Amino acid sequence: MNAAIKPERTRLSAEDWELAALHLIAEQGVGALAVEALARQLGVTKGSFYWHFRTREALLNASLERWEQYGEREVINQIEQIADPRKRLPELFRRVAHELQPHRVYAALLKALDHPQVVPVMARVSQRRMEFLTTAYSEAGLPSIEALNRARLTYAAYVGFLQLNFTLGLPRINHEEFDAYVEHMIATLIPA
Amino acid sequence: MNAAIKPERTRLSAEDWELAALHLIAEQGVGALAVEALARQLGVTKGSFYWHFRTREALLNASLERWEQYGEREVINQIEQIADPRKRLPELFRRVAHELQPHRVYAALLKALDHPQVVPVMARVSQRRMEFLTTAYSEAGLPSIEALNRARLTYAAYVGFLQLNFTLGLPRINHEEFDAYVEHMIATLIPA
DNA sequence: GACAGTCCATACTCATCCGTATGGTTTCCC
DNA sequence: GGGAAACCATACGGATGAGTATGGACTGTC
Repeated sequence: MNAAIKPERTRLSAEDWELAALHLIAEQGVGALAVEALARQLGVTKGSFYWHFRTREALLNASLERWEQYGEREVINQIEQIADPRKRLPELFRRVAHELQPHRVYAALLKALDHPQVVPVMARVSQRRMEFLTTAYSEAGLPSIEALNRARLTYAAYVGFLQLNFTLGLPRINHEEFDAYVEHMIATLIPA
Repeated sequence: MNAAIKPERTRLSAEDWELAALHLIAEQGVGALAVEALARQLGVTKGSFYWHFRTREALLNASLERWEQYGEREVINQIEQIADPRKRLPELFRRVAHELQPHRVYAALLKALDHPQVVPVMARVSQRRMEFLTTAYSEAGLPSIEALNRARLTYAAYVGFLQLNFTLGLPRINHEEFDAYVEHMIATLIPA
């Protein structure tokens, strides 16, 4: 009935399954990742799946690993190109704020932290980002302890914002109000 | 304190089930809330459960409602007793920071936001707390727009911290380091 | 154009868990 | 102390979803 997604008769690869899994996770959360449902969505049956993966758990792990490898890095790499350390943080804030789309998987994983498989992945990703933030604050002039604490505060604010606004739809913040909020964050968190 | 495992032969009430459910949620998350498992833990069988509740969903709703009704308020009420508005926020920060135990259910619900039943509850609770924070910042001297944004930032930082430290066990922060972090938050977020 | 390897469909089994049916046991109360 | 209500045990039905077995269909290659 709803096979309108893919009328193509292409055969599938493991990568196709992983990408579809990530897409489904971003849309409906980790809990919705079921092999028969995913197979329907791809226009095939379980027989295909169990050729590519040994188990459902294997698919989830592979998908998370793929996301961890390719899904990020970009922002960090771009920011590191900026010469003046004091301009990096505001730029980082604004860029992250306006490219919330890639953060949907992160948000979905955030609200699926009761699944034990995602915890180590999220721990690694968060740890890396925290370290990046810490050195950024250091280079912006904060003494090391201050830099670490400010990084903690900043990253917590980022995570919390995703939770409160993506999943919880608190009084849906609009565009210019959101921009004002970002500028408020910059003024409050980044040392002049 | 916490309701320990009970070998007592006392009969159960609906309240017993709700409290046990909340306890289990705090320990293992919403996903682990199964009626047979809970019955085993209480030393009875499903027959008992389905006398008190029509369905599993009903138990979850009742437990969440109980938590929403009785589980909070206290902190807010205590803080409102403080006469000087400028002393309320630091006191709130320190108190919340050192009473993280009651926040375990909140943290558990935070990482279970893919279950549709918890979303409205969390939305209501978060909304109330946000409003409390906003007026607190207002009374501390911030203009209204600033107060709202600062409240958003603060509450996001709170939520994010719970996620990063409770569930994700990022480099387990120790006591005096945590105190330093709290003071850093106070210095950064609360206007002098 | 046959053959081997790749990919998929069909048809099962098996475990889990919600919910029901029904009868038994405890407790309260007159 | 006996009946009614509250509480619980046991046994079942039914849905869901993971995983298996096996045969068929496609694709490249010699």
